[in-house]
Amino acid sequence: MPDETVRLSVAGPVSPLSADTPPPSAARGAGAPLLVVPRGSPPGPPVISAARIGGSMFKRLASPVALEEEVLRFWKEKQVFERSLEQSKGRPRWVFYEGPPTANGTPHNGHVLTRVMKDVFPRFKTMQGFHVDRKAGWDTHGLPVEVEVEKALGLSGREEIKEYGLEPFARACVDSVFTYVKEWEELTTQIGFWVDLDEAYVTYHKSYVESVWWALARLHDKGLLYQGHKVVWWWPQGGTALSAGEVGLGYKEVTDPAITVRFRDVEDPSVSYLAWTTTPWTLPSNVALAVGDEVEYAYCPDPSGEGEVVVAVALAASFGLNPSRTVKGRDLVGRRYTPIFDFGPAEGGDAMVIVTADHVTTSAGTGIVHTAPAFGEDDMVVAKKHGLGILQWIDPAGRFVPGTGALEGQFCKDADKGIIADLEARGVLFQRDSVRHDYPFCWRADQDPLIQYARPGWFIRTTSGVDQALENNQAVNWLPGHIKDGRFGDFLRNNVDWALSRERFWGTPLNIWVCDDCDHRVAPTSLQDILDRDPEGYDPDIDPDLQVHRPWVDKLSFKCEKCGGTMHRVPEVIDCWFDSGCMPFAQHGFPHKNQQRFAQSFPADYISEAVDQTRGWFYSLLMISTLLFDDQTCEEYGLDAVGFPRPYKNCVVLGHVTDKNGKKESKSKGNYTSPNLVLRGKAKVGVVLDDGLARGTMGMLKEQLMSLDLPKDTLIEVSPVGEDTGLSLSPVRAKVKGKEVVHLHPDDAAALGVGTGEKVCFHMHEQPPGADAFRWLFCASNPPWNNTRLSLRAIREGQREFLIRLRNIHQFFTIYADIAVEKGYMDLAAGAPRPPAQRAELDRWVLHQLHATTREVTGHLEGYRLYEASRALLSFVDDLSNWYVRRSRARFWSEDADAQDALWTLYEVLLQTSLLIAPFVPFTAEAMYGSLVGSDEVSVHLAGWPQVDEGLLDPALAEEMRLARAVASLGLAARAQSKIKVRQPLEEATVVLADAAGTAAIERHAAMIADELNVHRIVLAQDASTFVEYKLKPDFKKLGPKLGKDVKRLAGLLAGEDGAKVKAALDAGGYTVDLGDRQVVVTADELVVSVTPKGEWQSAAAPEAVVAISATLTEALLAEGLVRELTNRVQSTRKELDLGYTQRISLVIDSDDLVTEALLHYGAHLAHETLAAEMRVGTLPHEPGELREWEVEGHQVRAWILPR
RNA sequence: GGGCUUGUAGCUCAGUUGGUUAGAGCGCGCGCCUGAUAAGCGCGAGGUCGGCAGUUCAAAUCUGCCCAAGCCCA
Repeated sequence: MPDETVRLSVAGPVSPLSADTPPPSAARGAGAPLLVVPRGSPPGPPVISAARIGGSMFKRLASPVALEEEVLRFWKEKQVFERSLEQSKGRPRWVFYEGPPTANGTPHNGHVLTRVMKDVFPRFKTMQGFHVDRKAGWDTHGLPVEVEVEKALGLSGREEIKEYGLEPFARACVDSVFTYVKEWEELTTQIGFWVDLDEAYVTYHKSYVESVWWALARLHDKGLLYQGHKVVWWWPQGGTALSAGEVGLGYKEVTDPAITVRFRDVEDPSVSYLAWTTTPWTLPSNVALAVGDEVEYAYCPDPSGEGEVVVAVALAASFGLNPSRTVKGRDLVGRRYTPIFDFGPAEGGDAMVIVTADHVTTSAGTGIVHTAPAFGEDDMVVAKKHGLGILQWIDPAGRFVPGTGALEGQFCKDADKGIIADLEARGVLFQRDSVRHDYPFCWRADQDPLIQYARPGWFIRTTSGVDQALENNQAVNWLPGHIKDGRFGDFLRNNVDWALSRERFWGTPLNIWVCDDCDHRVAPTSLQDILDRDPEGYDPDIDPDLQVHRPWVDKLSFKCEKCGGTMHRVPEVIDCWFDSGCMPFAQHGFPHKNQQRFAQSFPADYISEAVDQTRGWFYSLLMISTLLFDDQTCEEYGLDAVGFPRPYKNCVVLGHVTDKNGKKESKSKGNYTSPNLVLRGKAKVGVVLDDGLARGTMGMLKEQLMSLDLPKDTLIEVSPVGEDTGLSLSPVRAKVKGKEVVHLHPDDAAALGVGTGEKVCFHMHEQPPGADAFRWLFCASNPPWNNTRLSLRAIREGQREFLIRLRNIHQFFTIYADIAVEKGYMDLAAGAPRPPAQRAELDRWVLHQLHATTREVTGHLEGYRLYEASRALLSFVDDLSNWYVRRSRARFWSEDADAQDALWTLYEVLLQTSLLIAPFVPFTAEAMYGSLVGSDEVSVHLAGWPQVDEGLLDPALAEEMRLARAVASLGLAARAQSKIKVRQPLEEATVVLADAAGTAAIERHAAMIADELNVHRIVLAQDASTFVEYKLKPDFKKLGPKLGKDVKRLAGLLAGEDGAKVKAALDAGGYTVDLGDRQVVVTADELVVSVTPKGEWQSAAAPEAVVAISATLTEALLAEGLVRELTNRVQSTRKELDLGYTQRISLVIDSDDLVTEALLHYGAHLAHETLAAEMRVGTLPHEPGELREWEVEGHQVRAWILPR
């Protein structure tokens, strides 16, 4: 690294590690960090550089966008992220895994949430002194990629892809996976997510694929891979399976036949079991009938006149049947029936038998379910469970295969009619009906129905690892906790074997090679492993990343080690969830390389994704690591046994981001707030010409307009993409169709040089909230596992109450600190003149709050409770602004020791606050920290996490202050009642406390309360009964268990008693109550005393106190109030004239006798407040100066002001 | 249809192992303050704690049933 001047001295210990973390030995070793910054913060002298930024000592904070751009530039130029990693080398690791997103779609607000969650905790842990690697990753395989490419190339279905050529297709997939990578990287940067994009792992890269191959080979060698059948939604015409998402796109309402047929019992042919189906073409492939174990079935006389039929009792009536006797479903199990079609025996197991199944219901049909495992997922589950065979008389093209008699060659759906006629002719048909229901069709060819169809495929025997997976799950710290035994635990308990293979092209090839001759199988773990077998067809010129994909890998073949035959790879690729589940080791290429890096980063301390990953990434990670990294494997690979949990210890499960009404965001509905709008106030939208619009307007959906949250009559600047200027248009409602589209008048569009289908950029005139405000919404608006309602309005609200308030406090500080530094009574290099113990109570109070908050925030972050941590910060900023700064304002004006204390206290508090907020709002924190430390060479993110200074905690003081604030609040309520404005001083406020224990506290803070209430005196009532009545209630928590239901009687008795009398008795030792059957003595601590005001006082009451205000206005008070009014006028004038904060003035006031008299008494106050170095009452001078004329409380006042 | 989760003020959330005026912030209304000023502050109104039943001296809190919403799965 280049040598740079170290301009800072060091304060405090360099290592910030908390007590429970062993301090790293190498913290100060070779390669000491270039940016040496203070660890922790006050107490201890802050670190000041000789140079200051800009004209003033303390740099002001820029507007959000400017500030964030500045900070981003700073991070980049000074390589702050890289240095944070460099600086922490050798320290204990805290491991984070990035769940790979796919970059072939644009990032949306949900991704902002996950990126924020993935950033806050790594930053926190880094500040705590851990080394936190943050390797990015991209998910690049799978059907969505293929679908995008098919769309782009205008292809449809497997055959067209093959015709197009697998090689160019695969290359097109590679090109497609990073379509939006620029948008992703921009968003990642702008939101402040620190992640190493340069070192990102990519799931299609050779090294990654080979790790996945290794994992599969291990599973294969353990005997956990097997071939079986999986039922998929199949598109016969296209010859391909469709994903759930695609199936969901193609549902249509159609009418299908619904028939009920007879299955005759083998032993007693007079008995028929009735089954119902809407897919008659599956009947030839029937292998079983399923009944419910506990369901009651009825034998009923067959209306045809012969024998009996069996249906569920609950459904007999719907067929007009009268039960003659009933049995339980389990009594029918094992009965055999005659097949209604007999084209051949079932393969691989039993058939034509009654079994039980969980999915049987009596809500429709007959309660006896026709089971054809080849054509139904539930059916397949039942078949596997009961060892049934399979009949599949339909080929992949959807036609009946040879050997099916008259049906041969017919398309399955077309065969229904003939089948029904045949069944009717043979007396098998019991009832014929039709049903109107939703049925899926291919979304690309909407005349083509989909069918459920069993395809041969490869499975992982996860069911054999379920017990370990469950145990593993128990060791994971899930947030929220219910995921463990709820959603995730349930999913594990209902585990079925993982259907691993996909009959597709762009995915990790399944690395199982089969001998053509002897069926010998091997699973090579790398390309080299294959090459070592001396394969044919290897082309060394192919890019290695492509070489490990179809079709190149399929060109390879090698000799069987057993029989000398030729071995080929099986044709399938694997489920891309398996890819991402391998990321803990595959991201490092383990075990082929980086064994050490893997060992150091397994398992992860922390991962976080949205709840939809429960069955996705969370599952694939946990299951793969459960199966793979048992003690034996660890030993074999020289790893320490990791045990459970693996591969993650803490998992924060996030909710979804919705619009402001809790509805899913949808670009076509318009209720979508683009991240760019929040971050930069810009958004790209498509254009549709609309001559129905007025010129100068822009048509948008109502939802779009609302999501912009514009003030009335706001214009939006619209420009061609990439330019900053264009037209100012007025947004109006229009019927807009399409995603992120607006309507423009053709003339306006022409002026912008765009046509339909092209894009424009619009710019908000208002300042956009920016990244920190965006982040803060996700931190502070609700716990992250609840859905977050996103809107510009919500973001701005959060920004106001936290970021803007904080910025104002900082701004306030800089005003006075600059003056103090300039005048030389604040010397940052010298440190605070007095330690906190010698400062005012208010200072000690705010320092207590600071350190109590530090403790709270630290604890919550360590427990991954982001929301609670954020609320603690919010509440502290409120205390700081609303009480400390407000109550201290006057102090900052002076130059005495107390003023210095105030400045120093605020400085120390702000400095530590900038550290505390750094993980949450890294930009604001950085700017504030830089401003306070006074250097553009330091980063808050390289500083240590603040320690709690136990010596500054003072819970007793905090409690006193709480009471004082409560009393002040009551006083203000009383004043409000009196309708006398606060600027008018009053004589006194009388305080009555319910509990005398607070007396000392109020006495100590009387001056502050008096000032807050603008009264001359606080009086603690001696004879309280003049003002209040005491009320007594049982302390239910204490007396409830003691008295049982008599507490209610006691409460009643106490309510009727004279409170003062009871109180006297209590003070004397105990109060005796007569409960009728017994007498009970209750003591003071078993009763709760409250006070209520008596009479017509201007007072306000809470249970713990009553405050009364004396509303009598004497002449003296009125005179004082008059001068306060004048002060107010003069100050406004100063501001109008834009006078400097320390600018002295000369002031002459001319008015009537009363005002003159008031000024004689209270003029000094006016002069002091307004910095009037010279003040006179009388005729105004004729010299040039500012002349003002006011009416003040009915008095005419003329004033002359001259800055000096 | 099944599973999980959530229902407390207009909104977002607190609510201690069950304890008697159910809290906070925002928003709203009224007012204040004015050298933090495209800021700041106070007061106030606003609640059948989703519904019903039960346990208990006492239920927002525990139990059961029901209703609604969200997510996942079918």
